[in-house]
Amino acid sequence: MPELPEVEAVRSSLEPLICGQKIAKVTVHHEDVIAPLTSMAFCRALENSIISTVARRGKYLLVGVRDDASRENLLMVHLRMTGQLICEGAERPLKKHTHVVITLGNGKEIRFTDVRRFGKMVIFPGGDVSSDHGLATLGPEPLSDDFSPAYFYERLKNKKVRVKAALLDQGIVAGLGNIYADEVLFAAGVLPMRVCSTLSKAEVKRLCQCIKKILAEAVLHKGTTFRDYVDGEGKKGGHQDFLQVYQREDAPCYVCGRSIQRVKIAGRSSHFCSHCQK
DNA sequence: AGTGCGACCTGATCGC
DNA sequence: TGCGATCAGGTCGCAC
Repeated sequence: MPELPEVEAVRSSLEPLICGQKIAKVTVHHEDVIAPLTSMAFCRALENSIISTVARRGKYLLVGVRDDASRENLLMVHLRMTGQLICEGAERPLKKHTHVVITLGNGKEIRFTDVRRFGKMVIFPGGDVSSDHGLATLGPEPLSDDFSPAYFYERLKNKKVRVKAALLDQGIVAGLGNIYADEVLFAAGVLPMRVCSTLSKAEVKRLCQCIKKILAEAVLHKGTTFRDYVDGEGKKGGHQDFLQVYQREDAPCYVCGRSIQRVKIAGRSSHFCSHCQK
């Protein structure tokens, strides 16, 4: 499931392949993923533009596109759970569930594929993302200095939700999903069901440091491929070999040997070691 | 206001 | 073997 490291791997792999390319043609096979625009409006907004930048905010991929009037617009792509954005030769067969194809000036194609159609592509004219609630209220980038122990403690100290839910809250910190939230809690030695307001300053500082450490490692490994995830060249990630708790229910904890447990918190399965996490 | 939870969607897997 | 139920999870929208 694409979280920050996976989206960063897509971004960094796509950037050299598509930056500077002209968008020659856009084909929409399924209008769901470009809502609320119609296919015609979506294609018209992108065709003849030049791809100028490939950036990322949290789990959002932000492709800068300059139209023929030199206006800088933004194409946002959110992969949600099963989305893939791959640049490949037009001669390669189209995968099942390919919903949008962007043909570039060099003949290659950017293909948006998503089995479950949760993913979205949205155009923001002039790059103004304020109309998108999720993007407009996104918390700080976890790998930047804006995300500090002091900031994190301020956001958590009065919260009554369980810490697992807070880690998944994109308005507090951007980019964590279910896999890395569980891994961060294990690394920090904090149980996922702890209520945020009961966390000490030291625990919040550890959580902050572990978020940075785990995400940075996963970025280096080019993400975690559990099932569907691939980068912009169709390659799998390597971080799945380093997971400590996610999807390891009943398997022995690598630190203490006791069984990893699983419970539902905030509607999501949470994996933890009841001995190593307090 | 803050919090919790179902809906969205389809494929894989499980149990009978 | 086959069929239905359940689960996976990021974000939105609604209910309390």
